[in-house]
Amino acid sequence: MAEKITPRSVDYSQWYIDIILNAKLADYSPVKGSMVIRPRGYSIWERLRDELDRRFKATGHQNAYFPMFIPMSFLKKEAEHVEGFSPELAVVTHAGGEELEEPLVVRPTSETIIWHMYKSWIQSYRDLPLLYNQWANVVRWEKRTRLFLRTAEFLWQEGHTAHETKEDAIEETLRMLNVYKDFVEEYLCLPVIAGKKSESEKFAGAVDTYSIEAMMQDFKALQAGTSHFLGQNFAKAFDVQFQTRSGTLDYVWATSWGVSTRLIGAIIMTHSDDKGLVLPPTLAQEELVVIPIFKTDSKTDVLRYAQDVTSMLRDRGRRVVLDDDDTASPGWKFAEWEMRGVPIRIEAGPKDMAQGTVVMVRRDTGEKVTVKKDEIVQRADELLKAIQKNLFERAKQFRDKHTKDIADYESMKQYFSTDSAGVSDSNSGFARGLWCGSKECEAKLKADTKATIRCLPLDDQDDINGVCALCGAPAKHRAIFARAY
RNA sequence: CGGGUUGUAGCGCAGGGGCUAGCGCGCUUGGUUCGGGACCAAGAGGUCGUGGGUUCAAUUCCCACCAGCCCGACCA
Repeated sequence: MAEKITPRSVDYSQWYIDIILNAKLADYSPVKGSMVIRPRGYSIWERLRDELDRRFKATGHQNAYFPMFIPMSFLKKEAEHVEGFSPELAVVTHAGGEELEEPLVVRPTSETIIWHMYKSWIQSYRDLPLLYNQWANVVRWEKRTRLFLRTAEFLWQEGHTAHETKEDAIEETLRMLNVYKDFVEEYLCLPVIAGKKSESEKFAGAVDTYSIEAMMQDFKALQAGTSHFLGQNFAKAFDVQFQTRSGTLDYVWATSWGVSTRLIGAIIMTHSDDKGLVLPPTLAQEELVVIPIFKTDSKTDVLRYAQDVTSMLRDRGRRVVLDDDDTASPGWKFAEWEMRGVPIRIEAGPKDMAQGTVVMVRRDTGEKVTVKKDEIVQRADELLKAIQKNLFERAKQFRDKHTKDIADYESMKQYFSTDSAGVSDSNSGFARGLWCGSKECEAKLKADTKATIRCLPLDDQDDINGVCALCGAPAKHRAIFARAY
């Protein structure tokens, strides 16, 4: 494998692609804009999905599955919704050798077909709340695609809940936003800002959209998850009414929320380095790799020693693999497993065997320690925890270092200026500033700098005394501005 | 959908109006190596993107088409 990873400083986009291809996470497919998720990438998705699913169930949700084909007419029932999604729909017009009476849309999201079903399942307040989630693939025919971040087809989960009152629905929207925040911070080590989207950035058909926003190593923001308060929009579009406790009729209140395989892109762009992938231990297919180092005469003994170390760890439930391939050199293996992002490498050679030790090397810092054999299990435990913690802290420090308070438009333009190649300089990042709430201000900033309002942070709306950083009018919110993926 | 760019071995590329179409990596077999991407030897592997044209002769020149990738507007 002679192909090298392009350093981040040379070409960040190419670096990202190189990581994915070299670590064998995904590959381009014969279908334009669609990718193949390879086993090493899919295993990340599986681990992430299983943990998130556990958290959904812990908050009272159930999984269901709805069809991927949606009658075109369903989409048209919610005006904003269809307007938002039409440009990117894939439509099936023929099936079974005949033209269909009504074209079927390959779902870009499932609100419409789900609310069609909810109509027949909800009659009374006793039927509420309905807390359903589905794990599915969706299709959005984007013009411009990028592995994991934006592909024509992607995997995600979409929660769709129905509630008796507005308050219940809003509470659910925020609850799930927090489930996402806790999950990505604890499990994926991605520090995020939870906030509300501006009017122009919200989901087509929502009353309010909330998101969690992460910062990538090129200082751009990535929306890592969304939670929508849908009001009664879909209930009205699909005529879903229920009898209230007082006997009157009311429309059902709704939420929807989702995260996708895009999270894998976020993990790569937050933690990885020029040697390859860096993964939080929670997500790694292998937590540790044992690499025996032997000469021909010591081969048998060293292999037995390495096997012994591997078994010790495996018996304690660690995900560990022994790389006993004798056709590759140790140096090769070091590089290869670093590329794959395995959190800890254990080197076991003749010197270690003689002393009853191994060398343990952290992927995140490169730090090497010599560990006695009977302490390996415990040290592995400690190191894995330390790596998990360090990845989060490191990312958080990076983000905080690249977040700046900005109060006027000139400084804002300066902050988001780019070099001739369109690359942000290292002083760029998130801008924290006041905003008057007008669409025009937002549009002007976007036109001038490509930066947009990522969100209005929920926990940072105190002391709004001052003027909009964009136009100087009295401010109503505090916002995070950034360029985004 | 606009702009750019590329299609030659699995990957990255070179080449060239006719002759056995090459190079590096990877792959296979055997041997020597092995504490940061080892080496030797012998092999396997090609409708030169597709269609048409020019020509005695096209993978090479011309035209069209198709596809991929990159960059923009749209978006998780």
